[in-house]
Amino acid sequence: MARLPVYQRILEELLRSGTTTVSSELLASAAQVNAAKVRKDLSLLGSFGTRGAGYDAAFLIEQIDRGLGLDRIWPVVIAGIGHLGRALAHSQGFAARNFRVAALLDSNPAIIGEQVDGVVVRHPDDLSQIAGEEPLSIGVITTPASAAQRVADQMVGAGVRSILNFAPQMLEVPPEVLLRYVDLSIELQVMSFYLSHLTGEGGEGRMPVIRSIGLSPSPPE
Amino acid sequence: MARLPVYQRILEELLRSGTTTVSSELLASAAQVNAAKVRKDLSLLGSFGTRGAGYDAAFLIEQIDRGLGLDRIWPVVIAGIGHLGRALAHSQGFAARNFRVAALLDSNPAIIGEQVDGVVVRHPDDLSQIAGEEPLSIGVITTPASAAQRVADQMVGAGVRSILNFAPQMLEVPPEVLLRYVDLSIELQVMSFYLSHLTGEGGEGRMPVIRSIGLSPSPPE
DNA sequence: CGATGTGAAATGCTTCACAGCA
DNA sequence: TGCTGTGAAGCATTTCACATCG
Repeated sequence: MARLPVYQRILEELLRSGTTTVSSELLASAAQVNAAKVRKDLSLLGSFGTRGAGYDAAFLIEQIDRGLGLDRIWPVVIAGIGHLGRALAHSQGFAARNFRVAALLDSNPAIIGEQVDGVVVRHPDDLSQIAGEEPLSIGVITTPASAAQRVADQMVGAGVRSILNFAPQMLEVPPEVLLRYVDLSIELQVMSFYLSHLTGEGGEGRMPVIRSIGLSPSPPE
Repeated sequence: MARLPVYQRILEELLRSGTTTVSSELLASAAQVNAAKVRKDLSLLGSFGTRGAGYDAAFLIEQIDRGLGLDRIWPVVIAGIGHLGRALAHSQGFAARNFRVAALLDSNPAIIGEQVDGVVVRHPDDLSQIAGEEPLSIGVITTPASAAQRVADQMVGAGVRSILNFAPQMLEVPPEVLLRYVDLSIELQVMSFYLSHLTGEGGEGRMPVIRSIGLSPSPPE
């Protein structure tokens, strides 16, 4: 299931290059996985392929979006309007996947009132008021670690049901709130592991394959 | 193995709060995994625990660092000094894990020459010259998609052995170069999946657990 | 005693191989 | 004939359960 976004990125690139139909073989080689895996993955969502021909790329993207719950708009609130917060607010990937930046928060008076991508930055203390104006589904925390727990509490109080935390800080939230962590240095750490073992002692043992790169080991429920 | 960075973050937080010794049980509940899994994971690196007592947190961090290849300094070059590039350059997580920002690149004349965190921004065309001044192990691409392939080529030409790509663009690199993709919206997509299934039709089937959040399905070799 | 380290069982995921359909 | 969709086999990871040691 975590591979679905990978397929999507490939499908979109294929669409841009004019390809309209794609085989599991082609998708697999682009994603560097087994073709049977692609078919199994896609078959979990339904039967969208045409035997003998392959899959219709545009239709498949739609179906994957539906499977991922991306066939509706998710209002996102971002707390911490530093470089990372701005990068996320601008991100094409957000807009393209139906994530709408509904609110921006920062406690720095110098930033409050500033417009980023057409959205005015407000103070976290206004959160409950903002939530009254429009529903907020997902909270993204890009504040310093010291501010993370407080803003998480405020988000929960405002009815946010899931939080994505980029701050290097473990958070406490009620069990019904979905919480995931992202650490931008994790991929580098994985690279470090590979690099040191590739160039290092050389072929003394089996090299484990690292698939996941998340900080979020916990399934909800 | 992808869980090791998670343990580390928890261990560091425990250290800061004054804890010096930790049991697999405690680590497991913090990481929300099984205690046996923690012990298995750690035993792959060696036998660092004391039976009856647990693990020494500081010593364990050291050993995990060693296992991940983080016991040496990795020089990193970042291409694309927008918000994301700056966020990464400033990132505490980089410095804390021995990643040193050795060079910053951008093709925008308005940015070239600017100092970010004590490092001067230079033009990507200078890469081979920069590589002559100091070795570059890891390249990070945070440029727009249209510039990504070109700068990747230049990095490879300059001897960079692994590339982390944040640009929404599939890249071609020689097989000996380690390439991984990061998409900042992937975690949001996972959340979207959970949210729509939690609030949606309600308990008609088993909910798959999504562990990995990477765009990098390919092991090297 | 309490917690680690580890064979062995259980579970889940991946791959194979082929039936079935356009 | 070509490629999907899927049972069944194969492989890897996770969990259990307990011997072992400080």
